[in-house]
Amino acid sequence: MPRTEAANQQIRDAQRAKILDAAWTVFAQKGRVATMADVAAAAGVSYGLAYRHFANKEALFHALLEESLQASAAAFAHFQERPGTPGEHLTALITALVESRRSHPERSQLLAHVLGDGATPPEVRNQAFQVGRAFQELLRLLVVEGQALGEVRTADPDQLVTAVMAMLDGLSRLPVTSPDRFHHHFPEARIILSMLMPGA
Amino acid sequence: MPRTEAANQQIRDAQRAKILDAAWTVFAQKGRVATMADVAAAAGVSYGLAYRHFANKEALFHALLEESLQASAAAFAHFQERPGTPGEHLTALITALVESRRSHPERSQLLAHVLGDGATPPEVRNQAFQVGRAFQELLRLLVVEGQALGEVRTADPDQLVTAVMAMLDGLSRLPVTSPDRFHHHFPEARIILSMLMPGA
Amino acid sequence: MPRTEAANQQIRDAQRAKILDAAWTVFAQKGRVATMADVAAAAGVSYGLAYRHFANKEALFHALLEESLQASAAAFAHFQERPGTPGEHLTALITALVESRRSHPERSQLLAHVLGDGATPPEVRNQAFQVGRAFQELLRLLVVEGQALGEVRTADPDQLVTAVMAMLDGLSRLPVTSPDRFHHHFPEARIILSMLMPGA
Amino acid sequence: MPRTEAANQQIRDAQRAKILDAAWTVFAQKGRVATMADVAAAAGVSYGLAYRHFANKEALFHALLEESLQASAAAFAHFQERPGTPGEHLTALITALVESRRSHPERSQLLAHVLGDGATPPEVRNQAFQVGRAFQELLRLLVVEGQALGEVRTADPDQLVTAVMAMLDGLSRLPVTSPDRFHHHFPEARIILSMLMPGA
DNA sequence: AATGAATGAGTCTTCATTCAT
DNA sequence: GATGAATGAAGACTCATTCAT
Repeated sequence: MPRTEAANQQIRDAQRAKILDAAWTVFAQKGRVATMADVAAAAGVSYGLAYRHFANKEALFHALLEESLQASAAAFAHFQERPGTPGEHLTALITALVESRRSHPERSQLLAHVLGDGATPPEVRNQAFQVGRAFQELLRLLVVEGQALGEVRTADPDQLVTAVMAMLDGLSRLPVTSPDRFHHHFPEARIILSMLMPGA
Repeated sequence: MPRTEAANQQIRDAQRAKILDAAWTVFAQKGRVATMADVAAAAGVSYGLAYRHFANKEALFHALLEESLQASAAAFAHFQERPGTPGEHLTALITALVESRRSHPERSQLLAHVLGDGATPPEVRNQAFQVGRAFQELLRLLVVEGQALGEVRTADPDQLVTAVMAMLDGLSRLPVTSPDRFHHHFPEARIILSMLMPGA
Repeated sequence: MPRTEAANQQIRDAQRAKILDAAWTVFAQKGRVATMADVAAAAGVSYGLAYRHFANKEALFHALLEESLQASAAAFAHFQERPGTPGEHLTALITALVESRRSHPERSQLLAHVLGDGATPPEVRNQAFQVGRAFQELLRLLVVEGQALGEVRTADPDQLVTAVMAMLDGLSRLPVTSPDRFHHHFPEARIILSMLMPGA
Repeated sequence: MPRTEAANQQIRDAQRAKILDAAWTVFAQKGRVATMADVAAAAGVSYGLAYRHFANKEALFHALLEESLQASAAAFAHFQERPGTPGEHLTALITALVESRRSHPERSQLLAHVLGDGATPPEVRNQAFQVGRAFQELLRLLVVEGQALGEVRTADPDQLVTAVMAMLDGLSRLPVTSPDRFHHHFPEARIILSMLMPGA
């Protein structure tokens, strides 16, 4: 008696999720040098199975990235339309981003690996840049507007944006570059914000 | 008639330098996943020659790291003894570090790779941590003293240090994560400093 | 539907055996200069498969050696306890050894390579010496006792042992040094024995 | 003022000899796996020089072999014509060969390596076989004649020859297989002879 | 005549990927 | 749907050999 179609699909999905989960952990830590065997082992499945669900390592990686970017995109679509002053927006935005680096480090870690690994295929890299770019534009806009209102310190807006981007990248890597600091001394958002708004 | 000893030494040194230079470029960009063939090609020498100068890939990498750490250690030995208030020290120190990330990006890029690559052998990683640790302690001391004098903002000193470290890590990666920003919008030190000293 | 565990194990064992067999042939002939490609080709398997079964070339070699030494050790444990005069023991012992060189030439050939190859790692070499040493001591003991009983000719016991050892080594190499003689004119044990016991 | 032609030649010859000497030592010990760098280092010359005197490694090896075979051939040409019974000839012949393995071990060691190394090119191998073959024929002849006269024990002549050959091969390897026995317990020729002539 | 810098082919080893069951 | 046996391309490293000086 064969399984029902639905049951099969359910199993498939469960396995796929298991693999994705494992991939998150493994790739976030080791970056793309992690082997498929690493992933399979972490997922507790055969490594052949990974290929049933993902055409190849790149595809698996891509799926993670997609999830990550989706989350980013979604999460920050909010800010486009919320009411408030630029300064309030900046506060909310950066707080959310810093917070996300603390609570879901894998997501941004993956991004950090993608950007930092010279072996990343250009297309993947570009995909990652895409979302980053959108975010940077928003950020810059808020900064400029904030400066006009006197909410944001006077300084080159692009440099301010660069500083924030660098900081977020650095925070993304904290679990790896400095696990101790990540766990015990993760900085509050307002410290980062103080680069933009002295009074923060 | 064989070359003179001096001539040979000169050739050797020149080639070694050529290889090291190429290695700087290549490893700074790709990290340890860069192949020896990459290095040799970048240096414009044959594959085997690299091995006449460096026992193996690890040794080559280590030579670079050594140079980098040496430079770091030397450079920041100054600050231990210079006169001035904690705030002045912090300003000088961080300005120097930020500046170094702008003018000699490879050096800190390599460090960043070492810390970020999960495949780095623990000993190498520790070697890199060593210098970082010393620096962090100095930084923390200055922060605490600065806070006592009211020069540094009130906030958890460890978090402040973490923020600075993360920022420096992020800046180190800028040439790779965002070449455009690295070249055109590299932030001035005082932006970073403003996390510590609101009035900066 | 995956293969059953048993089926897999069976395949694994079969392949492993195939590789070991090929390795016997190849290493016995060429010594450790034989390449993994040689072994794989002889086994009719792919290059990489050998590595699924043996961590590396050394490990494969070691497995063979282990088998060989095990066999030797086991085989000659008998003689320690069998009843009979020293002369009878010697006859049995040497006959067995000569016979083994005729019927299982690979075993002793491998040993011969290990001893003869200057590139053999000392530990491996020592492992090989170990068994040899035990055997030589037994041999010497039998010779001395045999001389006391007048069964063994009067001559320096150590020289007699050396002669026997050299002979066995030479016989081990016969398949390679002189295939024709190995196949058609392999000497009977009593010829070798006649060095010890004139009347043999 | 250029050196005279004669002086140059003399230097050349001296260097060549130095290289050959070193090659003897090195190849006798390690066999053909010894590197050219090994030889040059042992000779105390640059490794480029070795190529001025010998076209390549094979040629160098060949030169050694040639020397060895020449010596063998010369040495044993005597026995073809010396007066005496077959038994006396055998005694003289084998004594000389055994003695040569004690006093000039390198010579026969090289031979042993050539025969034992599966990587030896067939032509070189054949060259080595050549002399061996001549010797074996003489040996066989003497054995048969000796048996006819009752000087040599009754046994298959070919097996007797094989036994002697194996023994000589084993003795050749003694410096490597068992340095201790080589130095302290090298067997007297009469022990080996006793395989042929019980009364020896 | 002599040197040693330079080259690249050959070998070991890993790992993404395929496929029979 | 799932497994893991099997393959081969890619990268590290060694060493015979060439060649400018």
